[in-house]
Amino acid sequence: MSSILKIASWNINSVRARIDIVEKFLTEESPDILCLQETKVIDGDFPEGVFRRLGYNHLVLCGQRMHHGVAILSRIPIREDRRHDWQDNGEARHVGVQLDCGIRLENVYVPAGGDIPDRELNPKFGQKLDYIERMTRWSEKCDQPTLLVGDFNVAPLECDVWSHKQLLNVVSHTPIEVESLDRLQQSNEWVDLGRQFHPAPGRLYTWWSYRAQDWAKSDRGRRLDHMWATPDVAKLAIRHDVHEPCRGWVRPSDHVPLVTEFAI
Amino acid sequence: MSSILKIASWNINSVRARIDIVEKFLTEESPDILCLQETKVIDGDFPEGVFRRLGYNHLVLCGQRMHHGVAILSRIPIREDRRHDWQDNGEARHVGVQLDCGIRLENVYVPAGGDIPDRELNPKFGQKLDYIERMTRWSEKCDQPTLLVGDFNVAPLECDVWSHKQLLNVVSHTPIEVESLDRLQQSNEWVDLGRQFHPAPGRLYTWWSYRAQDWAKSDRGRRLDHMWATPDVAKLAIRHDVHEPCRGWVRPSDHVPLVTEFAI
DNA sequence: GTCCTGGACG
DNA sequence: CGTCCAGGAC
Repeated sequence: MSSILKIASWNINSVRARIDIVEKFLTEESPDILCLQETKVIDGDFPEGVFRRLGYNHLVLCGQRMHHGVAILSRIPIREDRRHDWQDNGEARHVGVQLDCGIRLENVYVPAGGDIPDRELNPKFGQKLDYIERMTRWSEKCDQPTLLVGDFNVAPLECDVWSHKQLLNVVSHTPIEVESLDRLQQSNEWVDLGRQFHPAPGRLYTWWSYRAQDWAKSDRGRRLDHMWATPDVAKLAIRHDVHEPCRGWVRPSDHVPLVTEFAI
Repeated sequence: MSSILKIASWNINSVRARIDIVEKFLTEESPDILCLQETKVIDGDFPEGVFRRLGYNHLVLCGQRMHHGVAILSRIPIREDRRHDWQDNGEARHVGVQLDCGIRLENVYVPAGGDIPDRELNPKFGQKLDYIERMTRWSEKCDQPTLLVGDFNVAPLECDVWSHKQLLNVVSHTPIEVESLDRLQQSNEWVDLGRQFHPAPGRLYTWWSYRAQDWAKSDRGRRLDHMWATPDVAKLAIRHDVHEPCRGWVRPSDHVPLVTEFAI
């Protein structure tokens, strides 16, 4: 006999500003585990009550003031594994936990990388590339069944953006970033669950800028958020969805949630 | 045959932040004219549409960036009379209009006066006193039926504050401010409508600090807002109320509206 | 407490 | 467009 494990990931762009739609999402979708990125809150101010009331009694918080911040909220037991600081600058961008079923869950928020895709002109771009390279060194040594989720801030495929041509020199879709992310993916045979369930060249976006007049009409989206699984874990996946309607909710995040179900 | 003229005054602490409760108040109370203080918006950004939709098609705006700002919104014709700048520093603190019934309506926002009740240590305190003295020079020459409303930032009577003793040295209730306001009142036989309809020593407050845990429970209020009428106009007043429940509305102003009805 | 602004970041 | 903060005012 097997059971279903449902895991969601969402760059929430401030968990406090978004608390109502997080509650709506959890109520409607009821994942066993929710991974958040960009919580933008120190652990002491995290709105724990809302999550506990909905049954998410296992909280692993990794926040900081102002920017970044990740968290894993779970209805099932999770054991904190570790927090990687791949930039070694104290930024709260990763937390990993161990599930009782033997799967490791890694939640990451890759740096956005600034506006200019040039290491010299824009140090943040170099830091982003360095971050992915250091993740790759870590990934090479991963030897357990693992699900790696989060905001990778890279849209690797042509069909991951609204216009491959117009975004070739825009941070998140430049060849140098895509190559870096490809090396990360190959370093541990990571299976891209998004494209396993919604194959290229199909349109698949997880982010739409706030700056668009009408995000749905112009549909200038990018697939910046991902769920990657080691092959053993990928085999268990039975469903994977991008919850696009969340982008149209009141006071939305610019990212939408990803959800995968596993038969374990 | 006579008709009723209903005039309201409210320090709104940002008309944009408070637009929902202003609409609620106008819908419930339906005054003919609403005088606002602390609109905190330049005229170009004033939310005119909401007022026009509710029938307030006569707008006299006197706003500035950031602070202060007054406005008169009316369902009946108003002719702008003048804007006094009693500090001569460009701050938007007064606007006066003429009504067809012969009454002049003067809407004023007296400076708060800073924290320390000392002309030397705190220049703002001196500016507040100077402001009231200059109003007094103006008031002495007023020779028309007039209603003077607004946030005077002074609670003159002992029963206008939650503790006369504890506020004797607190700006808004110091003897020097009260004496200055008394001189203003005596300069044109102004009738204090608040106390005409709700006589001392009865409790009457129009403002409760945001800083209180529970404004209603501690009830540390002050009567900072007033409606004063020349005797001819005061005789027409048939009702005057302080709308205390507005302080408990969602995202409230720290002041509540005053409403007077006149039989004209 | 709650507002405004202006800057950083996305 | 929208988050967070700091600083000033009340």
